Amino acid sequence: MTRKAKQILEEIFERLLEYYGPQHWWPAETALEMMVGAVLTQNTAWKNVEKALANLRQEGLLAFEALQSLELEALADKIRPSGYYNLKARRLKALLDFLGQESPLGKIELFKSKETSSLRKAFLGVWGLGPETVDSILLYALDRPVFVIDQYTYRVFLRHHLIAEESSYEEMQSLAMDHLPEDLKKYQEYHALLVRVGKEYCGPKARCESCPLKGINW
DNA sequence: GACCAGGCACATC
DNA sequence: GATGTGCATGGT
Repeated sequence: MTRKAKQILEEIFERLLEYYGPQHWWPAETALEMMVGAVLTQNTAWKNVEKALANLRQEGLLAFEALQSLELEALADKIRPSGYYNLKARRLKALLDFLGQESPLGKIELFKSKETSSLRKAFLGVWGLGPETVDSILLYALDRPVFVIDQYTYRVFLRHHLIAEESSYEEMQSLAMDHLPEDLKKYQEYHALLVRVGKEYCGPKARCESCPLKGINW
């Protein structure tokens, strides 16, 4: 199985990259902006997140100190388009508090010296940040080779019999990371591609017949 | 108007 | 440990 899993994972990646090309995902200006986006996109379409981010950017609020000093209610109001705005405002505040206590003024560069596994644990300790949000932050904001699992990844992996229906987050992540070389750029691209193909072909209205992954371990 | 979207914490059994 | 529920807007 392990040998086969490796081949399937590689073939999925190759086909997606050839079909779609590089995704240039999350072209955020700063690491902080990516972290904010990671929280705002929880169970939410990215289009709505963009509106919320635009609201913040427009007023120069995509900066640590600006966000930190913003009232909870004001923050909630700005991010309203992304949904769950009261909840997410509190989660953002929890994230900012964490960043602030880890390094003065939330200087994210200071995280660069930390080991990935301990950094992951630390972020997971923040209220409102679960495995997917944390791994997205690690992969896209902090440049750590961590494989992100989301609903689309789950569906695609399940469709191609790489996992069981009841698989846990950690199991799916291990499957990917145990069989793929540790490669930051590849992990970033792979996740983006999975989201793309998941949206277009593996969602509620699946279009398996014309899917670029058709035939792989069907 | 129903259904969905790049989750997570918490209550209850 | 498994299962259910609240959180909320905007697009299809």
